[in-house]
Amino acid sequence: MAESSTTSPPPATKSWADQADEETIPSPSSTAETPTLNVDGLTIDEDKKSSAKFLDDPDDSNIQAVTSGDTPYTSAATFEELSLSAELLKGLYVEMKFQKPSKIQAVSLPMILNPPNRDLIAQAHNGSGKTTCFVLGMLSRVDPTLQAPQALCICPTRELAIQNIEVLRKMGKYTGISSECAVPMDRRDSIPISKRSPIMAQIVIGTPGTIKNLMTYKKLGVTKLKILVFDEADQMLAEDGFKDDSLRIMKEIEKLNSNCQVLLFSATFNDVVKSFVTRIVEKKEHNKLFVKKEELSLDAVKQYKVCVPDELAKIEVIKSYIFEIGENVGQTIIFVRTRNSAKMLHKALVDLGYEVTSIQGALEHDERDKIVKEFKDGLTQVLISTDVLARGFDQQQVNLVINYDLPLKYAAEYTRGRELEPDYEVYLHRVGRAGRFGRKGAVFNLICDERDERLMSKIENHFGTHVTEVRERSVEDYKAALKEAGLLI
DNA sequence: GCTGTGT
Repeated sequence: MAESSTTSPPPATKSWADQADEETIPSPSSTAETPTLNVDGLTIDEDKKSSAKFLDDPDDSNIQAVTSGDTPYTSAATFEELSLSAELLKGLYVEMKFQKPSKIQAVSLPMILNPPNRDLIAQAHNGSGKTTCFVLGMLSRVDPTLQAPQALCICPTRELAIQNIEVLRKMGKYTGISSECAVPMDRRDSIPISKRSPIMAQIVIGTPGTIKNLMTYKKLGVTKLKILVFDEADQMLAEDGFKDDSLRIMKEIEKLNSNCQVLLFSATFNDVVKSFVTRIVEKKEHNKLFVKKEELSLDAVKQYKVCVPDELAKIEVIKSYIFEIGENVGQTIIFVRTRNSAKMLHKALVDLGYEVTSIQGALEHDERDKIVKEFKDGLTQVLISTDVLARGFDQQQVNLVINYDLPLKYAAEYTRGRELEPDYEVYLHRVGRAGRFGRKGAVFNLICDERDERLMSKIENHFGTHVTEVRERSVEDYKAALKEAGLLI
């Protein structure tokens, strides 16, 4: 196909080429083949004049784009510019109630949808609408007349896979496109994989183990796949994460299908994962969208720390202060480091008469589903969770996050005789559960010894932010904190 | 530590 056919209609907004003329970031990788473009300020002019802000468009996002080849990409100011089907547009407007693309959507969707449909690594802030990017990508690249798996998305947890398929079904409601969620089933009603029928659904979203299994048993054909998505891609490709599974799935698909577009999406890519991820797609021409790490910490979420003498005092702080004031500010997630602390804290708070629920990976699958559903339906106000919900979990009513424990990095490279490091990525993802789509939010970090202090200050240094200390003397102090965060008047 | 299969 001629290269000219890849060009979009006359640009209604500034094109990538225009931007390149204005400001080109010098970079070692910036060659003729890989122009580096600073796309900050890609927002449409009308937008800047208008005081009305779109909730899904955090205004300070500074996305750095590196495009491969000379294909010009024009940021999409409207969904109409993306040549989507009428059925898909109806889903976006009627079901999703979207008005226009958020910044990451405006920039990434033309790259995803337009030939030559290059591979893409995309980083964007928590709650900025990444899911819409790849869900829309999958829905619009599928041939509705072909009844076979054409799009595959792999996620780190069953909760995320379920959430993503729900978004996909809502957005694709009028398209008639079929989908299947491939996650582990309950032991009771699961049939042996060898006896199940092959997957016919056009879009499949699932977790690594189940996907790998389906492929091993030839129940998931990949020859018709046009698009392969890794959600939370940094975790999916981390040594400590799902690297082996992900690479095996990728290689298996490559072997049978040379024409499959790969999309890697996450809010975080640490340097180690970033260089590895880049090497994966380096063979082919690909596009990259990255955000500076200083730009990542959500300004919308106010961060606090509370210093207490011991573990018992943490429960006291939650009980006497946070629950006293938290009720009026929406839902709360309390993150803990271990399954056992989830259980213990749950019991302690229930014994004190509070209505809380908890979730962790050791629970039965249907129990996990039930607890998430109750929380999403607003039937429960406070949810205790391990990092099973740290990433991607989207519940817009969550305004308060409590870090009962700070997240730790356990990778061998960090633990060998070295001081413990915080897991910066997990911290950012946890905080990102509050303040969805630019809403206000607050996080309270419960600190109880010198180790915690060091972890906390490392986190502050890493993100270049100040975490204000709250003196645990009175409810008034906490109220003031929430007022400052914009959660109380 | 946490997450991710099914036999």
